[in-house]
Amino acid sequence: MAGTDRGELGPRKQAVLRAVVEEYVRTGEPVGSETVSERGNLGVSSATIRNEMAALEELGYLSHPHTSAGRAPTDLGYRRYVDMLPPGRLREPQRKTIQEFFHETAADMEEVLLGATRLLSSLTQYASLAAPRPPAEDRIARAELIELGPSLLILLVGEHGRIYKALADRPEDATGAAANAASTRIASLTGLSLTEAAEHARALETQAPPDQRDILGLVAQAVDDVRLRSEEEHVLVGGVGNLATEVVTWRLDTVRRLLEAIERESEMLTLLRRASAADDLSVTIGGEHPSTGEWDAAVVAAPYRSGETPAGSIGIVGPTRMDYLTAMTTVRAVARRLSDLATALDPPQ
Amino acid sequence: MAGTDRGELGPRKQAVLRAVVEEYVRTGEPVGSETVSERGNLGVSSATIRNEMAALEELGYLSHPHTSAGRAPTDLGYRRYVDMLPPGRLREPQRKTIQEFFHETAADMEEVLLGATRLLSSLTQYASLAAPRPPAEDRIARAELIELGPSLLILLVGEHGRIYKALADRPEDATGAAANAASTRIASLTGLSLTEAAEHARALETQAPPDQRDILGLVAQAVDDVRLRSEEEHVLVGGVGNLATEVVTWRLDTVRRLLEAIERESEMLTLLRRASAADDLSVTIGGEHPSTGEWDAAVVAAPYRSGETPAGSIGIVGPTRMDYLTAMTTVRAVARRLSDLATALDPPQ
DNA sequence: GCTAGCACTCTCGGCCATCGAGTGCTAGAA
DNA sequence: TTCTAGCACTCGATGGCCGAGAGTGCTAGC
Repeated sequence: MAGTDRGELGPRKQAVLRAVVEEYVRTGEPVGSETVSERGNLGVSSATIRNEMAALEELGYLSHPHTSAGRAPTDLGYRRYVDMLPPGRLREPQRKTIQEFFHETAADMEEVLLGATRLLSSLTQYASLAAPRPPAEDRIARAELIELGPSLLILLVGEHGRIYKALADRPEDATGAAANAASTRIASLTGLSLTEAAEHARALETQAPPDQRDILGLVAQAVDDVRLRSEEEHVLVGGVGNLATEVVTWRLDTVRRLLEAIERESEMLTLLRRASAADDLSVTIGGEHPSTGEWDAAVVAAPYRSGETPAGSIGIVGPTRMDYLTAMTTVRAVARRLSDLATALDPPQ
Repeated sequence: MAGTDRGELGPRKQAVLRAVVEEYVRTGEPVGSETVSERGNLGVSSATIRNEMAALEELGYLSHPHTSAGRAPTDLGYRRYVDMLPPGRLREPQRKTIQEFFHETAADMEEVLLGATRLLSSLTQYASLAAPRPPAEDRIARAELIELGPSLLILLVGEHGRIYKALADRPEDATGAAANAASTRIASLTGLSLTEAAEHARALETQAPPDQRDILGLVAQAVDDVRLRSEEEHVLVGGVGNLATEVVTWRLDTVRRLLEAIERESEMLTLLRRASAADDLSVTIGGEHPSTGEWDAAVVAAPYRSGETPAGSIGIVGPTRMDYLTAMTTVRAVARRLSDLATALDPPQ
């Protein structure tokens, strides 16, 4: 008699939990047994539902603001709900919007990614985030040293067209000739990953003739800076306005903390990267992670791949009271299209 | 007996207006005549203040939520207040923070600018915006065509190290040789402004031998895209979290619209560019501009210059109920330091 | 021209009664 | 057993009422 669920929940309890979550998400008001028995299409009376709801509360899936109120899902309840959710189908208009977006899209992945966050946020009405490929894995396709007036520009081009740059003051003794020679030397960074390049640049510095040592030291420093900096930065964001809507029942203070975290980027990166570990979708709900707990937020993220190798991730942030089905379906669809694109764009091996 | 003001306000009316604004900004509560006579250091009784306040209301500088409440400044009142404000002095700790920031700062202006927005927002507790030099005025220091797998990267480097790039699919017939030749040709874009470069690239296309025409067409297209795109984009933002604080009495909906406008960037750019027209500071308060009116917001912005030529602008957005004195002083100080830096960084003419 | 005094207005907070949604429990039906 | 009908009970929300207090505008007098 174990039923078809995973875990220990009977099928009717599942149905009740599902009804409560969906109704609560729709209205934002605690849900009563009457409502569930009416809308839930279970053939039982409200009294029976009451018993089930009491049991679900006991199990930690529902909570009670006060005696005479209905029930709302807990974070654990949402989790349970999400885990038992069958994969949804995208609605036609949304499918179309996504298709159109990817149809007219350009060749620059980073640009596409930014557009994709806006697409996602307008489709879901939540804020959207994306993390491009981790720069540490990027290979250098071109390395140059450019003289700009009193400065030197160290310019690295990743194999997918991403640019890494650093400006530095030109050392006193960096004559045109030395700069030229150094420029030739750093061409040897081509083909290396950023991490390898940082090492190699240090090696170049120590092996260089004295008149180029200063300048190559600068380069080494710059490559290292670039590597560190771009490791932390670069979360693309869209639709943050959606964090401040009536639908969201957040306190002003919560919105503030969330906006600040988005600006800091690193926390968001952590949450997005969880998706890369996951096969498909990763859903983080409220207290399941310190960050989301602090914001009463949920993050739905998915990785996208180039061929088989993970290339980045994209997702949304919204309140724990979120339309998970739509969110998951939409994020999944967009991530899938991004994978297609990334695969097509990648140099054939 | 005209007094020392500009316009028609008597000196005591000025003092009353000033006291009301400052008290209202401090507390957020409508200010009563009693309070003004106590804190305003005018040697007159509250009854006299009442008369003055009634007159100021008549003139449109103050407003009355209801009979038994005190008074709050109108947008016009703030404007008046700002116009009669003597230039303030920066407090020592803030002066120091600014100095430290500019002391340890790097050579990359764009990076500095982003840092400066964070600095400004943490000093003022409002959100901060900056617009770098308009790309139309940037001159190309280097133009390159780089082959990346199946794509072509068109890369332009501005004279101050700013990067403009566009990725395109490589045309079928773009052989390595043709690409190389084209690459040599586009080197002739060096020294031109983006606008001129767009024209010149078109000219190159028509004059090119047939085997390079496709590829140069792409380049022309790319340069044009880059010019248009970077014209609109690129407002740097810091401290948006400050838009959602208790201090700000905005409705959620207002915060939303403001965040959306920040994401769109163009409106913000318009507001920031007003500063470039102004000599020193530009203050836009509420209804004075459609955008700020819609958000109940005020924008305080200042241009910064390289030598004598305007290079960009920086400023803050906050509620109309803003500490204008501190805001103006701080923005002015940061803009001045930016000017120094931009001037020092610029290639000597 | 300023001020003291005063009547008047209007919001805000507290209090209370009422209402109603929703519960938990029990007894009886299937 | 398992479900349901019925019912007493709880507790927040709503709305009316009242008094307190802040602030005004006006007037008469210095």
